[in-house]
Amino acid sequence: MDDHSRPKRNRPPSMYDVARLAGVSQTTVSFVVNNVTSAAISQETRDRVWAAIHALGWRPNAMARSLRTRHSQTLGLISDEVVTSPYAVRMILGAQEAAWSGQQMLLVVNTSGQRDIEQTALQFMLERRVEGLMYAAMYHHEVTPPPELKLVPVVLVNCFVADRSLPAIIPDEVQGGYTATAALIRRGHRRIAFINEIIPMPALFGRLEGYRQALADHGLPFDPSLVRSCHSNAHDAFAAALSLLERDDRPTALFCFNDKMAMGAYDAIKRLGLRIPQDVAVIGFDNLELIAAQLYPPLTTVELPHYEMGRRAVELLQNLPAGESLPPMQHYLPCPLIERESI
Amino acid sequence: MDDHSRPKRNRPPSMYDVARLAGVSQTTVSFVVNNVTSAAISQETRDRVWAAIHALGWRPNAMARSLRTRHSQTLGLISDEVVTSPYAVRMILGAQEAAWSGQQMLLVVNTSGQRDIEQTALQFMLERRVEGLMYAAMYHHEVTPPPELKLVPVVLVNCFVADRSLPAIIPDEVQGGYTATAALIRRGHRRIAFINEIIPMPALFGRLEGYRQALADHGLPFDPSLVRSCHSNAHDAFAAALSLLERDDRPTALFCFNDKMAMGAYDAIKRLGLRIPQDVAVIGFDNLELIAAQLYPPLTTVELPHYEMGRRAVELLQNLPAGESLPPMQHYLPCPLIERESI
DNA sequence: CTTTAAGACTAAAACGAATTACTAATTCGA
DNA sequence: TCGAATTAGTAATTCGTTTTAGTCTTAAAG
Repeated sequence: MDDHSRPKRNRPPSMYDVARLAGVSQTTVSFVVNNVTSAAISQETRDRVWAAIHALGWRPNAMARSLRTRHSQTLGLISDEVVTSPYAVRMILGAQEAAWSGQQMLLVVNTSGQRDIEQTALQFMLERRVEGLMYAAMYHHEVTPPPELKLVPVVLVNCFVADRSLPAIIPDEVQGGYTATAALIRRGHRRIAFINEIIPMPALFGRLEGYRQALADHGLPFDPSLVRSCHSNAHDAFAAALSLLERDDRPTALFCFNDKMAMGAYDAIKRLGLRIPQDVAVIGFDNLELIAAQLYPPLTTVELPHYEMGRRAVELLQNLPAGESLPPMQHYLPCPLIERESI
Repeated sequence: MDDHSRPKRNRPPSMYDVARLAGVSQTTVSFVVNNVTSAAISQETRDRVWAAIHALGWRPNAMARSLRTRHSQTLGLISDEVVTSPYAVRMILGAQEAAWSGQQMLLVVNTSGQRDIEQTALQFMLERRVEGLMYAAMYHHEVTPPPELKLVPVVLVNCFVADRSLPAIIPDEVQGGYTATAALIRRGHRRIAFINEIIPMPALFGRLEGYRQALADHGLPFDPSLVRSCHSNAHDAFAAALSLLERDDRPTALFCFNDKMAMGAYDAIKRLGLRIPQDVAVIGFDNLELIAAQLYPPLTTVELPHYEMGRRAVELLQNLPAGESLPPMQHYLPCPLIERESI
């Protein structure tokens, strides 16, 4: 044979190599591999092709395929800190598993909040022709993403833009606050303190509103002196809890803005020789397994639905008619109650 | 003009579109974009080309480029549970940032330990022609990865194969145990208890060996009764700590297998009315910010170098001469001491 | 015996870049 | 003033697929 028939050495086999070995055309190999029904290929030939494929260890070249089909089978996730934060790794997981079941891969870039990284990350993803983009934030807040984001279907996760002009998936903070408070009320508590975050953010306002709504709905008065604000760490929450519990009419339950603060509250309660939940009930927020499950007694808390947000985001992008972009809907996901033993 | 000169609607512009607008050939556009020095293109023409690029909003198609250059600019990371575990999200971060600085993207798939997912994930990555693969485990242990892994340069992260035939990046458990123990000895402690993990794993043996070496090096006797084993959770560690501290000759320092267990130890110490670190010093392992920084007093601990492992893994893959695979070296990374206030 | 219709394939043209091998017009040196 | 060198660029091929539009047999129908 002449020159061109020798196998091109040291590169993965292509359909041509398979075709040559099977004694058919490359087109036929393609038809066999993709099970194209409109093409009539005899069973015999199919078998020969598959045999050749296995013999050579051929596997499709996704780049070539994507180039031709104009489908990259890829979604992108740009996050500020999500990946590092144990708060939200579940979001990545949810997104990845959903992408996975749609035969897509997830491209993840963490920007550490740096604008320039964000920009180049976005360029990278656009160059790779991602079929959809998620722009995610570590904690629920307002963002101003780069405008190029709109070149491709996009959904915000755990964040939103001021004018709500982009679709977003965010936790229902009000419902979360309501759920936590109502759970305590259901256990018979009437004096429920709330140790809230002090830095203004949607979670602060939302959970407070939920707290007030739950009280109102159950005919309980709202007592502003039962609401304390401090930075969301165990140490400051320790002090806040202490001051609340040293009052004569001490509350019988503590609703903490998050699990870290609940950790501080636990310390304060134990320090005062009180028992959880007999003397004081505690409920947290976030459901950080690491803390909530390790505390004694295990902490009842409200979960931020990170996994669900990641999953939903991908699903929205996947069910999109080709070429269109998502309507700017704001999807509020419920924060479920995770019952353990602290209330 | 005839038919083929009209722009192909509703798809991103290609180099041909740019070329047409700038009045040059596609080749010239390519030369300008890639700054090919061997080609002589006048400054005037370069400017025209760039102007056209900006006018059209052209950006390279990574799939086409990769197909031609046979470089996917992509690395893959297959992990069992790493992504979900707050233990090791830093590994992903380290890998991603290193990949990033090498102009590569990271493809991450979490298998949840399921063999079939692992298999398809691997196929996916091979189809995408990743230039290197990382196979990572949630906790340091022996693995048996699928054989196809060897079709591409690969490095194990936080795990190893029985015959050490694959390169691996793993934490130096012995050094970690030594570091923790030596830190306590340096603070004057002589009776140092060790609350160890009970399920056999490299960390258990390594840290114990480090503990013994440190004692020996400082002329201290090894007292088996000061070593307790239990499951690595706060609750069991609480009990273990309590039993150690209720002895007449109670130890003055507790080395805990990990931070979760240190959390239980804290509870035990506080329950007995003892102070940290004045009455009992505590040192942990893992450096889970979430726990270590929130505990009171903040926990001194030894860090598992997850970020560093991720980074190193990518660097090894990047510095590989084309076509070769990594020598099966086992890279032991040191576990640094993170000083806070508990010793 | 000729036409039609399956049946079983194949040739060739995309997809969007990178790259090699030219061409045409100047400029330079002797 | 002639050939060589330089400058400025282009045509054509390639990467590995998918897909459209055929081609060539053979069998059935009329």
